[in-house]
Amino acid sequence: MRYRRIPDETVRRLPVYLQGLLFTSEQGLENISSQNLGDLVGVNAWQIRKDFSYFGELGTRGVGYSVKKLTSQIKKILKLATVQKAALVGVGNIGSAVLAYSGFAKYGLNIAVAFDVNSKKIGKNIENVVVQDISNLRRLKKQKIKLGIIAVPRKAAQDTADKLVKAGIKGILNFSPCHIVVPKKVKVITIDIAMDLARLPYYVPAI
Amino acid sequence: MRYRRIPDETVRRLPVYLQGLLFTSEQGLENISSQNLGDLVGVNAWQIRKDFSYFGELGTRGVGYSVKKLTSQIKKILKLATVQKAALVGVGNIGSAVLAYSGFAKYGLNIAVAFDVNSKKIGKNIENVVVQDISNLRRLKKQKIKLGIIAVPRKAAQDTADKLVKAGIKGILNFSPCHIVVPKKVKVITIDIAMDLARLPYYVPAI
DNA sequence: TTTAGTTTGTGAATGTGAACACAAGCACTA
DNA sequence: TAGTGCTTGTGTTCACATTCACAAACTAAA
Repeated sequence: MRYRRIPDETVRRLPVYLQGLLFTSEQGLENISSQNLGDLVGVNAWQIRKDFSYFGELGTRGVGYSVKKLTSQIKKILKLATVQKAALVGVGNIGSAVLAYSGFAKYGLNIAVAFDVNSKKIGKNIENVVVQDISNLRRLKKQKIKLGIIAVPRKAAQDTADKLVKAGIKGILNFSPCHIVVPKKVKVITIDIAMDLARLPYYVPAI
Repeated sequence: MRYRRIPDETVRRLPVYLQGLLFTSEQGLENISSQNLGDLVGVNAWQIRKDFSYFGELGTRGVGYSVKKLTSQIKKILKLATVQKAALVGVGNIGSAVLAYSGFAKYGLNIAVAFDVNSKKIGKNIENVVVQDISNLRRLKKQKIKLGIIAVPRKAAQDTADKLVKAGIKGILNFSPCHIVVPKKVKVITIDIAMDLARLPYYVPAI
């Protein structure tokens, strides 16, 4: 039953599987069963098999999945087979942490440029990226960068988003604690760490 | 049709509404319609009304919702009516950013203590929080702190989680890029920024 | 009081994803 | 080649969430 539309929830889980597969590969294993991968990443085995079934028969019954084959397949679907460059806007608390974070490389993600409005920060070299003035943002089109990361204060978020869209950015990771409006064609994923922490007490028993 | 179980997805949206309401309150508005709140936070009006219907009739037909009343009701449900203290473990890139982040206060969240293993960081005062040695973690029980934030490298994440659980923590916000195993009673929310960025290219057209 | 204009609250319909159960298929052994 | 043990792939069922449509209820003005 190949070639079905991949559900959104499955797409959300693909990077999780990828992470588990990369870890498995580090361990030197060549094959992995849905059960073992499931235990590793915290997903049920049948959910994993169902997810994989949306894009073809990748496993071998009685054996499991080839780690190498599965890894490359997932990378291909997520368009992570080649390096994806991203532009960061806002080199404050969160922006600096994102820039210094080493976890992007394993997915082939690379923060290639960074911008800020603060003249004190412009010119600084952080993790081999020189912080540029935000007015240089329009150059992104020439560099064919399609991903943007917003890490500016709430008040500047919408304006930053508008500028990124104008510069040809097609996908935005937004750390600002607000909803930003963009054309339909542009995909936005918002991470609001305060909101995530805020829904934790709900699940915690009072006593 | 009061007193129904609140769906998980609704709980996930409650902090979003709360954020919108706090913003509305800043603007000095006393009432807001589901339509206006929806436009503000990026959710459909009927979705908002449905969500609110799970916990009573809060609005006034023809008028809208009292910002004040609704705010306090959502805070009550999310258990944010009183200040919630959290403990941070790991004062590296991300940990420092979390500690310096000012966005928690509006939800009544307060990072009260911070821990690290690095002796160079212990004793440092960041944002009025003194970094302690991780061996002091067991004291959390006496301080009645129930929320923990993990911002340590992947290899140390599970061990940190175990320690937090032992110290009586009931809810964990995990920034480490891995699945952590905890007793059923403990709620874990994992934020993996690399994973979130990694699923962005999928939605971006190739050309 | 009546009418016009809003806005809520919710039953019902629709859509989507999770969970299950098991047939199909492969490796390995004898 | 036949048998055993293991693991995948998927049709089906079930549970949950979204969407719709509209009656009910309120305000304000005449």
